[in-house]
Amino acid sequence: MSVQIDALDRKILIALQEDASRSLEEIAKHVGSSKTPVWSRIRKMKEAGVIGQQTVLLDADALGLEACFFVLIRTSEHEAEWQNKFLKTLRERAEVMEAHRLAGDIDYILKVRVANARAYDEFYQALISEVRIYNVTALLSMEEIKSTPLLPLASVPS
Amino acid sequence: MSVQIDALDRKILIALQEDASRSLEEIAKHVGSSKTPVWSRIRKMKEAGVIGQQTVLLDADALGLEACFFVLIRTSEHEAEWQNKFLKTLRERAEVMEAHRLAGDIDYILKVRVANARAYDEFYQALISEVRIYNVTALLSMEEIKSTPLLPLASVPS
DNA sequence: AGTGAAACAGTTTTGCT
DNA sequence: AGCAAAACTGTTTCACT
Repeated sequence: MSVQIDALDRKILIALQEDASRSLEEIAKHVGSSKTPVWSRIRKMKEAGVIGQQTVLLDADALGLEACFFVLIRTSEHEAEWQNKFLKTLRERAEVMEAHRLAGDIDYILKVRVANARAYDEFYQALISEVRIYNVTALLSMEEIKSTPLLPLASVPS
Repeated sequence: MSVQIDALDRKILIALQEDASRSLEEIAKHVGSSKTPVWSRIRKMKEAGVIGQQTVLLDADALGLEACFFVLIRTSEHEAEWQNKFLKTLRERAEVMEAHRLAGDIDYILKVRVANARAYDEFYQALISEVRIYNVTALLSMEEIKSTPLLPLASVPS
């Protein structure tokens, strides 16, 4: 399952992340190789799951999703059943763009994208009605300084 | 600059977010239209900046980026010059995948992706040597429950 | 503004080195 | 493995409705 990624693979991944609409030929030239080897490496990395979904980044504000909250959650419950229900809810809710289980006294952090504060409150009410939560702090984003799905591949020496 | 997005546009955006590798014909069929209108709507939304970068999602763990931190920052400085330098640093650093200015007593939140705790510490040392920061709390992610750049478009009624 | 076809470009396969 | 050509699929443009 785990592929060994070499320097050329990494160059290809960097190029694809930057702009997945470029042609094979352009990418090959950019990474200093040619079509066939680049093509077979991309295919292998897709099969191995290193390369996942191909997508386009959209302008959230232009689409009316103008509010972004980071939600810090503490819970007193740690049974498997509670956790399964909680995780299922997070995965199902499209407003939840990030959800992480944390080390330390805060148990979970979420990033939630919604149209406005009212829509956040609806999400929040739905969440706490589904699972018992001990303490919630919502941090409202005033300004998105940066938001990118692009991994910092240049900083991995390997 | 701002385009009016109608129901068909939104369907196209949802389809593109889900899988930008599909052919125009597949997308047209999926949204109940045909090639030319879908093509011209996509072109217009690209020109308007509603549709941005086309990219591929990669597996961070497989690429050796195994650590993810959320960083809560309080600062005592609020002059323009300090802020410009701070924002510039965040935008330049590829490890910083999210950076938001917040309302409330925490001033900023960052999401930082790095290879390991040592790499995080290097980032942290570099950050505080460049700009004065009053208080920093780093939350370590133990488990990425969800992480998606896909906007919850279905939940915007407009 | 949508349809259908023509022209063009890119991807994917294959056989050769 | 890498290269070059062939076959195929998808994109982009255009004339017509």
